[in-house]
Amino acid sequence: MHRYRTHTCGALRADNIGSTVRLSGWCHRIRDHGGVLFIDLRDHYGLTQIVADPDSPAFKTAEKLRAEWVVRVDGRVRRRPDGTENPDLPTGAVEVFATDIEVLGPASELPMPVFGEQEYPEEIRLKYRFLDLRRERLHRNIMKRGAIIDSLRRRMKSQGFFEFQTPILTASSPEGARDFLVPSRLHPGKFYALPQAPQQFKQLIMISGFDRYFQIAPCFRDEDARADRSPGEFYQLDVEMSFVTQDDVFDAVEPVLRGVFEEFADGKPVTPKFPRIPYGEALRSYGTDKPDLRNPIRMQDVTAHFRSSGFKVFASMIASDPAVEVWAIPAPKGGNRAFCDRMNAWAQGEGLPGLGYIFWREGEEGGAGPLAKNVGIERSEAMRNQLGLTVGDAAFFVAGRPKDFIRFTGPARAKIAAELGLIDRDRFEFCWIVDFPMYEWNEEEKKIDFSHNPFSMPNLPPEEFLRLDPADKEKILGLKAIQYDIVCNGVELSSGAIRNHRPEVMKKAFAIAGYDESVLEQKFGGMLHALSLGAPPHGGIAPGIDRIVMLLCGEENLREVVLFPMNQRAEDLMMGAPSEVTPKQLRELHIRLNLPK
RNA sequence: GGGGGCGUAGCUCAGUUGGUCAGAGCGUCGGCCUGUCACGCCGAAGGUCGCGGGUUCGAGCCCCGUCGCUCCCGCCA
Repeated sequence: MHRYRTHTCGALRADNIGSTVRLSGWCHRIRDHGGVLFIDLRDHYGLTQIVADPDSPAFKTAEKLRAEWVVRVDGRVRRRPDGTENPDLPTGAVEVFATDIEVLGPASELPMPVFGEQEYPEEIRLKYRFLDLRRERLHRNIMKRGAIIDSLRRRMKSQGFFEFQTPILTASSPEGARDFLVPSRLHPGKFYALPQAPQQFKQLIMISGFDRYFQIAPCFRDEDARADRSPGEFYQLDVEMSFVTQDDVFDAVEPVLRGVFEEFADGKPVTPKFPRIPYGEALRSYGTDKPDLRNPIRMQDVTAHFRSSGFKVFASMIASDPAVEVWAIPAPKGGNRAFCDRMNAWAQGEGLPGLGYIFWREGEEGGAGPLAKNVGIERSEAMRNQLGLTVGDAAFFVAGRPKDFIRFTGPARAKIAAELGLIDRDRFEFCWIVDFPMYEWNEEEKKIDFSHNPFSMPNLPPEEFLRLDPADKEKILGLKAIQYDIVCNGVELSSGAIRNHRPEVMKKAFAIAGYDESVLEQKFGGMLHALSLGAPPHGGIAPGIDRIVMLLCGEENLREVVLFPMNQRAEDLMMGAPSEVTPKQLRELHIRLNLPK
């Protein structure tokens, strides 16, 4: 007989009745009835009920056991008495009558229980992560994460992608997030940086002629955490392809994501064909570049209805500034004053002067509310028709320059839909966001900046781009990049682009953003050189693994799908990282500390 | 760096207008219990109400400061 077990705790069935078995595991739950005692023995595979009574030589040991002790149990499998089977357990038809119990690993009093669903403070959960990981939910999430990554790999490989490893110790890169630095012992005063993403490496892999790259890539960024952004490190399904257009990237990646979501979504519907929404349209319809398409509300421009209307506040704003627009947020089923007033109060809490509204009730043509009276029946009806609303519905209105109120309309749309219960949570709604602007105006520094990735190809023929006048601000700010995002349920899952593989276009692109050619040479010299020695057109994308797993596990926080996460202040409470190091270590690295007071 | 929320027993929380308000459930420990699976019953231990200061005859409660956790903004090409 094996030293520790003949079966796992999830294995025994009615077929095993009568056989002598050996199990090892944790004492999940102990129910001591005095004369008879039950132990739910748990391992990775499941639970098996162990029974002991005074006839058993193991009884005395069994009485001493406590929660989470690790034990080896020998016994005979027997059918549970009629009426005591547990249909909730795969092993629920049988139990093991213990003849011998050996304590393999006793446990002192637990800082948090494994059994039960009791919520525990994050700090304790992180410090005793191994206990938390024994709990069913986290254990299941982590296993699901592994299965998802397996599935991603399988799907990528079946499309001819090949997995490459890229360096972890590399060079600090300008632009982007703050780097994690690693001091060099051999080169006093110099530092490696951990890669924020293998961006340049994957492009170099294409330039090296490998054609289809992917990697489950660790990425490191020293930025502050969010619920959906781990501090420090996270993983991407990093992808790059040669000789491709945007459509080719979409055709390669969309089936992978759709497939993995369909596989792990537990039957929840997944968008069959991801719609493509231009960045500008996303802002106008949803108030954000990562719209939650489970929310059916789409905003509309209703400026024309308010121009020269009886609602003087909006009419005079429109008259005084051609940039002023009025947007409507339709609120189906929101047609009552209590709801409208509540939303108005919420808006004021958000720092807006207020949220004008019209709502439509039975037998009240032209709608109700102060705004309706002022614009009049005809305009009110025209708006109701444009918005496709009916009796029982409402619409909210914001006026001003879109760039000033846009950061408010996204949350307003989300709030209204949430309050009205318009969001079907049990589905995965994907879309591509395309046509991102190449540049944006930096108001503080009065200059043109890259809007996103400086390596993206501008969506303009090279000859035309090279002829651009850097002073032609309007044209430059109107330029699109061949850059795209994937958004699912309002979560930005990935970002990608067709890369700028033409050195002269790259130089021009950086020049427009105010970077001297010498700066470009200094910062991206290696890359520029590689592009000038025969670079294929190429592009790619990098879906965030942690966020995919989070969505598929139905979790709201990345820490629920990462094995050993850091807390929000980027500390590992279990390992005690970051930690101080010895003076000797510092000396070898030529580092002297200069700590804040 | 900034803002919001939270902080009462090991855990989850209640605590009214500032006046028996030091409480419940779970857990732990002890006792009883031969069919439970959130076992049950009886009992016990366990709290500087995050910390410091202030107002008051009196503070868990009000005020100021501070620390911790969390969510958000900044940041995240």
